Amino acid sequence: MSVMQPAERRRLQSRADARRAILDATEALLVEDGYEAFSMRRLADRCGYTAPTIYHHFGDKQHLIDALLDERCQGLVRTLRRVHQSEDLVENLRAFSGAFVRFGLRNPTHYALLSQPRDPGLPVPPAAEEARVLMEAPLHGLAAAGRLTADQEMVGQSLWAFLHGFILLRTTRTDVEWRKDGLDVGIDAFLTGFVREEASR
Amino acid sequence: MSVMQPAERRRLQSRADARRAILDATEALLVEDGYEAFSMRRLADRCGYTAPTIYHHFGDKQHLIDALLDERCQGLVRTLRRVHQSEDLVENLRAFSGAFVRFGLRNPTHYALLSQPRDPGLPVPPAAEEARVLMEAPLHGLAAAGRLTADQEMVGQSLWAFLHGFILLRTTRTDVEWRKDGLDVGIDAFLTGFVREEASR
DNA sequence: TCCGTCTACCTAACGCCGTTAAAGAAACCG
DNA sequence: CGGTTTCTTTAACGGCGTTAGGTAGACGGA
Repeated sequence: MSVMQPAERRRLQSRADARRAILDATEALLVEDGYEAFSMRRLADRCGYTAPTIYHHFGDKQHLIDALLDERCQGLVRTLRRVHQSEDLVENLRAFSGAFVRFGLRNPTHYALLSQPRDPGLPVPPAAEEARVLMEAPLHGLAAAGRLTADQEMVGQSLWAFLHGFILLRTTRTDVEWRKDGLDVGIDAFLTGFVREEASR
Repeated sequence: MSVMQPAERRRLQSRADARRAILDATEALLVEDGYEAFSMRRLADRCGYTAPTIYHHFGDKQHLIDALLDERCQGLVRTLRRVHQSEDLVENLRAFSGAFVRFGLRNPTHYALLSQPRDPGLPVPPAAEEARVLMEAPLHGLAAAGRLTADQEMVGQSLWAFLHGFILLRTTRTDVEWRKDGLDVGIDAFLTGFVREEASR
């Protein structure tokens, strides 16, 4: 592997700067006005480049959005890693669920975009998949300890469905008065149904 | 209230026929190619009218889609009414959940459209709201019998979140291998957490 | 029967969208 | 210096949701 020349480095830096500026403007537009109001032309106006330049750097709208979502999910992954992993696996599961839901509620536009059906060709943003894998760790521990009343995959899919619906309903149905302690109560009921105190066999 | 004249009736009939033809074509296009590929112009080609005529009858795209969704939800309402209402409230809840989820899985495009954030001005299609109210009946019965471990609203919101996430995940994340008995197992766990056998006080 | 009114429907167009073709400008490399 | 590659632009294509404006025909009262 050869040493990078100063010129090459400068070129890569300027490319990185352009991508950074475009991504930042994308983020700002999405947070301010939501995805519905987002367009490549408005983004071009906002970030100072013209639309074809954005295409030069990101390919198309989908890849641009995916790049942004991947970055955001890296934030979630960092949060999940930071969440205290106690010896109490149940407490662990609760903490992860809380972090995940908080991510969704604080980034409703991003979460909605992540939830939309994807072209089967394109893979889910890597960091999103990484977050999903991380979330499974406490379940794996509980399964290994024989404390689940169903197999790990089953419990994981059920928990995922609950958390997913929880986030989407609260972010899309703003006409409903949602209970503030809904997550804790729901998770408790969920744990009552799927986790027992001690190993059975 | 005056008697309707034949001419007036004929006029209303022809208006109803036009609406019917447009709605049928909308339904067909949505089922065949999904909402992404749907457009007023393609609909115009399909149903034989031009686009402005569709606007004449339905106002705009949103109202057209809403009219279709309302019709579909009336089907769900009929199904829910038909579901056997036994004396076993838990069995009842299970049956309703099953019917609701089946509706979502069989009409993924419609369900996704129902789930999208709405302009705060427009109301949810009436039949959708009616279905939601119907779904709460078994919960109300259980609450009245003192068999819920949390108040009815809380339990209802949790169950709604689970069912909603269940449907959306399975229809949008087709890359995942979902467990076939996921609904039954999830509902069982849910009931274990939220419903007790007999009244406590 | 005639005439104003109203409904249904059309053609043409506006301003937006995502995207691409083509070309100039600038930096890099030999 | 000359050739190549990268970045950026202007101009355009086809499609979108929607609206303005006009026409043909049915309706209802004189």
